[in-house]
Amino acid sequence: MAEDGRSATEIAYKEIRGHLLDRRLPPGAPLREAELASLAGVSRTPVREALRRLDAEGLVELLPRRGARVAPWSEQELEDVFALRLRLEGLGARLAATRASAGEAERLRQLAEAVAIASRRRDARRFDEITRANNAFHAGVLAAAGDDWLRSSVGAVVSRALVRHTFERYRPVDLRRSLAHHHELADAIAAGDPDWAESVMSSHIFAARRVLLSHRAQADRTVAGANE
Amino acid sequence: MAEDGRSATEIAYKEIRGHLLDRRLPPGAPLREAELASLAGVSRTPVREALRRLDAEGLVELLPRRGARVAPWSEQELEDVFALRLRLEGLGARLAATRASAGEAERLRQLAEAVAIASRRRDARRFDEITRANNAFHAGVLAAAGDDWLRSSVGAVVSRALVRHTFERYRPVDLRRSLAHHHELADAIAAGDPDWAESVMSSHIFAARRVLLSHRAQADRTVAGANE
DNA sequence: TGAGCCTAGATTGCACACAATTCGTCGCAG
DNA sequence: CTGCGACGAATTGTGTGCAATCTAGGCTCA
Repeated sequence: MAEDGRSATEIAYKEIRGHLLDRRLPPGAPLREAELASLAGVSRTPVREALRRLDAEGLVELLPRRGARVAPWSEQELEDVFALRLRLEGLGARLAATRASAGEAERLRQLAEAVAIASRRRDARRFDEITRANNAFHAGVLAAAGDDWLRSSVGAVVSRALVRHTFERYRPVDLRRSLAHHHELADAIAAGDPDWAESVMSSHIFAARRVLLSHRAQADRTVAGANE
Repeated sequence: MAEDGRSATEIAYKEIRGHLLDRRLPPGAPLREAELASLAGVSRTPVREALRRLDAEGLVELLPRRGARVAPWSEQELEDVFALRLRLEGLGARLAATRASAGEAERLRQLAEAVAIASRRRDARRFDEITRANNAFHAGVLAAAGDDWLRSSVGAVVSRALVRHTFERYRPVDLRRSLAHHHELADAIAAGDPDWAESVMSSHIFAARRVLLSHRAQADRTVAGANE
């Protein structure tokens, strides 16, 4: 757990972020520097720098002189995140349709297909692979948009949303719809139609919002419920 | 230059940020930790933490093992920032119109008036005061929107845009239009009309974009030219 | 019995020292 | 004269120690 090519700060960042994203460190949990340091196998200094970065990304809350804790979530915030993604990724899709080269459009088609392929897996890594492919597709759209600022803004928002966004609870119909959106989006961008592209992306995010919010509501209703 | 109530990290952050915003540290300039440390009167440790934060905000670029430099700007990036602000602040205005209480709406009217008052100054601090009042107004709109995520996203984008956004080159007609937008926006929010509010905010940002981009173009055209 | 103070342990904030890496420069060979 | 390589100064990366501060628990006093 010691020697990597990566820097200690990056090791700490990745390690802590991983624990945040899969909820091994649940929202609201206190984060002590010494613990995280031994967890990542580095000293407190890189841990502190990683925490600063995670704070800037909104994944943790930094209270002066009182340490850090995993950023908590509210229903309202979750709604707000989707409203933000709607605007930002909508803009991204629009720009991509305007600026994408033929090669980039083709690449988006491949990335969309990659998500579909991942979704046909049936093994343990299925949802990890779907998530990875899905992220790659969305990153591809933003790359085609050619706006670094937009990309970093979306990255900041989505990295927070990622804590919630798991495909495990998608019903088959939801997943099929999501895949169809990807293909349609790739077509819209290839066609160079910004209105179409933005519209599809909006639908895509509205649909995701519905799935994740209803899942959350369901989970809240069945706190001590069945194992599902 | 030593004893403050503030923490060393905050001193370093504010100090460096100040130098960035008023261009004492110009875009592209290299930032050496030791220099910044003696500049702020603290050690390298808090300087490093401040640089991480400024990197996350996009004001500086952090190159691994090669130090930091003031984030450079391109014409394209400037365009992109306005496209982003259009979406984000447009959303903020919409939410504010939906969620703002009567008291908040009234407060926005006061903030709009404060900008107008600042613009009537004729002393040396005129533009500083306009900037401060203008920021307060926009912050007020976002506060009324009640979306912390949106606020932090806008904060990230605008803090970068601030490097460019000076009121000094606004013509009288531009400034009057800007003030009118503020009042109209306050009215739209007070009326609880989200479409109106977003529309006004969009106009406001389009207008600002035109002023700052044309100013830039003009400045480029008259590099060795007349005194304006 | 309860409220408030006070002490002790734990934790963060900061400075400093050293290790690792990079960049510039000088020398040498072709 | 030019290109390549190696050395050295400068700069960043990381670990560690100490001081400041916060939290928790018990103790005192009303």
